[in-house]
Amino acid sequence: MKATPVRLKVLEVLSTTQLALSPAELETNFSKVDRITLYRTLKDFEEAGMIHKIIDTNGITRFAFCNENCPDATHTEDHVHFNCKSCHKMFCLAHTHTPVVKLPEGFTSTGINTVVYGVCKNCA
Amino acid sequence: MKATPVRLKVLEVLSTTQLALSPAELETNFSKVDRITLYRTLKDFEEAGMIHKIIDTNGITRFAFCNENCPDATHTEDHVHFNCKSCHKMFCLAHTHTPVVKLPEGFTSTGINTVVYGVCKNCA
DNA sequence: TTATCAGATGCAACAATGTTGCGTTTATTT
DNA sequence: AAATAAACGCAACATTGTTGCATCTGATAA
Repeated sequence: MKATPVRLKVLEVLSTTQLALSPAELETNFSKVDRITLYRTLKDFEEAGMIHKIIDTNGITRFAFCNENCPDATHTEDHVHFNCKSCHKMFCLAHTHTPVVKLPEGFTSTGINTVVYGVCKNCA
Repeated sequence: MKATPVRLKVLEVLSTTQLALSPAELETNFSKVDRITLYRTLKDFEEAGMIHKIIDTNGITRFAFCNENCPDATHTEDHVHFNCKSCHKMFCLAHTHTPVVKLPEGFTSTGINTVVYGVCKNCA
């Protein structure tokens, strides 16, 4: 994977925020970048296990940098995020205890995705 | 709210399945219904507290009938759903114990949305 | 340092999802 | 049966995301 300006910029922005950002939000950060390139960059990073995708309560796709809290390269397990109802920001929370959910017979679980929503510190 | 054919049909379909269905899936059930009308019907039902909206792991918006497991009229609390990775169906699970998540200082929670994913009985 | 070439970029075009305005139709109410 | 407020359906649009293809560029090797 080549170290191109676009990729470096996206990595820099995502790695220095605790927020999960949408493609549209990222686009406003660097107006010269083509929308399609940005989508492809995010897809490449996701497949490389550098960032992960989450969908917020409003159905908006967001990407967040993977840190020590990311349990594995496939990013399919036990993510916990906080979605502020006021500013709509999505915060990545530390990996917490997996809540136990009783499943109907015959169903098998491979992961749990939890979104806590409420009001963040800035909006309180 | 008037009892129109479209509304009755949507209610009938949603109330007789345990699945959360997308607008596209509903549309195929009754091909004569206008797409816009369907969106408006779903919005009206949601605002009336008869159905609730969930977004599945793939970002697809789905609607499910509210039964005794729905904790309140605003449908903002403690929903638990199961999303099958194979057939992509979204099942509404019974209301379970709210998992406790530790939040950073200054953050307040008003609800938790949990999606368990894995393989459903039919796909096992 | 320069030539090479796979990989990255950007444009056009498209598909899917969701919304708004507006004129027409339909269900209820009198 | 007439009136009216709500529901419907069409056109048109906005947003999000994808694909094909031609061009450009960063890493590598000469």
